[in-house]
Amino acid sequence: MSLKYTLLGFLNYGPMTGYELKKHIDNSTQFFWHARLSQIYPTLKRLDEDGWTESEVMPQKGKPDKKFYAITAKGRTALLTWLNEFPGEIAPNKQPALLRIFFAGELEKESILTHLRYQLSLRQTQLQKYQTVTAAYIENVIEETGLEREGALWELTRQFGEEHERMYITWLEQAIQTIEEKLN
Amino acid sequence: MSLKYTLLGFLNYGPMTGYELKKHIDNSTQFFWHARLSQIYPTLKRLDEDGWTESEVMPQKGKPDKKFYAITAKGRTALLTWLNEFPGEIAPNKQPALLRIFFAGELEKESILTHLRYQLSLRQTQLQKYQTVTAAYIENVIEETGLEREGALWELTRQFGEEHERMYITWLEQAIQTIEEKLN
DNA sequence: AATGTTATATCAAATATTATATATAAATCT
DNA sequence: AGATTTATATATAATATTTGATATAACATT
Repeated sequence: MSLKYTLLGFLNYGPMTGYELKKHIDNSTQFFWHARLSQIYPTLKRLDEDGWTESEVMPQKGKPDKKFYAITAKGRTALLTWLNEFPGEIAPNKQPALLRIFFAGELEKESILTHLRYQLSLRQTQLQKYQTVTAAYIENVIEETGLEREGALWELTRQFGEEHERMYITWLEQAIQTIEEKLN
Repeated sequence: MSLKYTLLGFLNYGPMTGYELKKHIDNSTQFFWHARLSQIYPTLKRLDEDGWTESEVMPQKGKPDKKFYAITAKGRTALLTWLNEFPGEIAPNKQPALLRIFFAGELEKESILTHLRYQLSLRQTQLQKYQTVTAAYIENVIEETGLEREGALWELTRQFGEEHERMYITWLEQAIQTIEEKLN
């Protein structure tokens, strides 16, 4: 599974705690790879066991101690190996929203339309987010870290998100029209 | 989870075995909801336990007995309830291919390009499939079953697949160009 | 003053998913 | 004739993921 590599990927930029990793995920890879803290912490433990990371505890007062994870040479090799793999097939992908539409024959026309219009609003919100929050975040991190090369790639994935939402919106609009006109 | 509802959705068209359900999934919902037989069989068992289906064994010679599952009134209600739900948020979605690109900064330019070109070929193949095999399959089922209304919805999800691949291809082409021109 | 949020991590339980092995015989391909 | 695929289902183990509870104190908000 790829959570290990997601974490390694971030740790490759520098040592971090699980909590910080969660923040990074939420700000960037979230839309193509997300995870809860309750999954991140055990996975970090396994990274340590594999020798892909080494961790160091920093005592704190008032809060639980921080635990910084740092990538090892072995970890960097593992990351590289993964990056170089060619997945033989398109990864399957689950979209409950499409599933509902697929089986929506049991619903009345107006009900289907209400659902589609609601989906449309969700997607419009998401598009905005990619264009504002996500775009600003990436620019910011590039400025702060100077990772221009990496930043170009982050920006490409953000653009994917944007194009994905545009496509989704167009499709929903057409679907709404089709159903209004052709469904009984 | 939605596998229960996927199975219910198909069983709502008529009684079927797990094996047949798998075929239907592979031919239609696969790209937004897939499952292995090893997941389908236990899930069917749970549908029975929930009283959402009832099953009947049909003895066979030479092959394992068939077990037909039929949706119950209770099951139909559960399906309807699910269809009427409004998911408060966009379902998160995992795309290892984008994850690799996000972290590809460690690779050399040519290596990144090779990966993107490979992705492009996978997506082109997939687009073709939606346009030929999937389109033909849907038409066929509509003809055989006369489910015109349902068919219109199936066709919409197929079109989603098509548009999705088009978008993906365009994005990959642009990404390749950007990297060729701007990445060191 | 009371409540909520942020920061930080652990653990247990429940659910979902994948991988793999087993069984049998007809039908189809080489 | 021999090998593979198709049809059909079960079972076990291993992984992955989600949910929810627990702990503590600073800081922010109402």
